[in-house]
Amino acid sequence: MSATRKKQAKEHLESTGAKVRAAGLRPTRQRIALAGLLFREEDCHVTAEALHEEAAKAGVRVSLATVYNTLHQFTQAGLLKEVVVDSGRAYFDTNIGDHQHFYVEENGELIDIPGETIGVSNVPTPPKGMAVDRVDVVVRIKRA
Amino acid sequence: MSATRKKQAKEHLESTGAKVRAAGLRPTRQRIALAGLLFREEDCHVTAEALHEEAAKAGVRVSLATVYNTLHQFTQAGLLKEVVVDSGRAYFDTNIGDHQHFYVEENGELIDIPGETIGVSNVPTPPKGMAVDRVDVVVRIKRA
DNA sequence: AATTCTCTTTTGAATTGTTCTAAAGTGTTG
DNA sequence: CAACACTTTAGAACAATTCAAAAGAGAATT
Repeated sequence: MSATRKKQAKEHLESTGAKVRAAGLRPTRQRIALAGLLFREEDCHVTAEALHEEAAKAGVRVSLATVYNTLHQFTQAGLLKEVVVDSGRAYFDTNIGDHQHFYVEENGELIDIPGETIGVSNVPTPPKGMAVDRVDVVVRIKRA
Repeated sequence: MSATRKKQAKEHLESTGAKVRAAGLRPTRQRIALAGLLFREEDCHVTAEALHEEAAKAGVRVSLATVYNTLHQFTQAGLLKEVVVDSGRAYFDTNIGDHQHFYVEENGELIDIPGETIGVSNVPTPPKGMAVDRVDVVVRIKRA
């Protein structure tokens, strides 16, 4: 690794710590490491298991329970968004802006679709006493 | 129960048997009973557990495994559609036409939105070699 | 109606994904 | 560095779903 890259990596972890702190969470070793993995690139989609493995590969020892805790805390803090595409496992997305997804059923891969792309019109008024929380669009794709 | 209602109920079960048979499935006691519960009214949304309980209440003895089997067989046969709104349990919908849903996160209730209502425009082209399978829109609602 | 064949159902165990619990560990503050 | 509150951990517990092997039941044939 070059000196520049090493510096970048260090800065990344520092900003990561700040992010965790800004979310009102104690910047523990585990949270910083996980945030480091999650936010090192844009539009990262993970499941708890996947992040747990990724951490293991990166040499970070974190328990699966902590991964679950952290994903939920980050989601509550607005650092992540949960994406529901599979009735079986939960996905989390580092892109917290308004956007939608392609979902490859075959291998469980998620691909972002920028928020301005898809247009959703005429969403009906919810039943009395209810309000729209959010509108999710999932474009399920398969091998042609 | 009036004579007319009794007759209607009988006709319903008969058409139900035909439906099962038409799907290429043997019209067994269990499948006919479950189909009877599912298709007695339009736009029915169920989870496996819920249907299992409903069957029990209706005095039909069916194992949970059979409920799962049947729901999947019906779905494969095109009699049902799976709706993914919760990463934790699977919902099935008797409305197999093109339509969307309100989902009340609070209590897990599903409400149909007719297919012509919501408009989805500019769905981007899937990655090379992939084709759109279907586009799902879920309007998550909560107490105002 | 009895026989045979194949498909179904059942029960209970097994799996998978996730949450809980109690004990040990670690940031933070004075 | 002592004290406290918050975190992490390992493993048990849980919930939804699937699996496997044996028993049961339609369908076709006699």
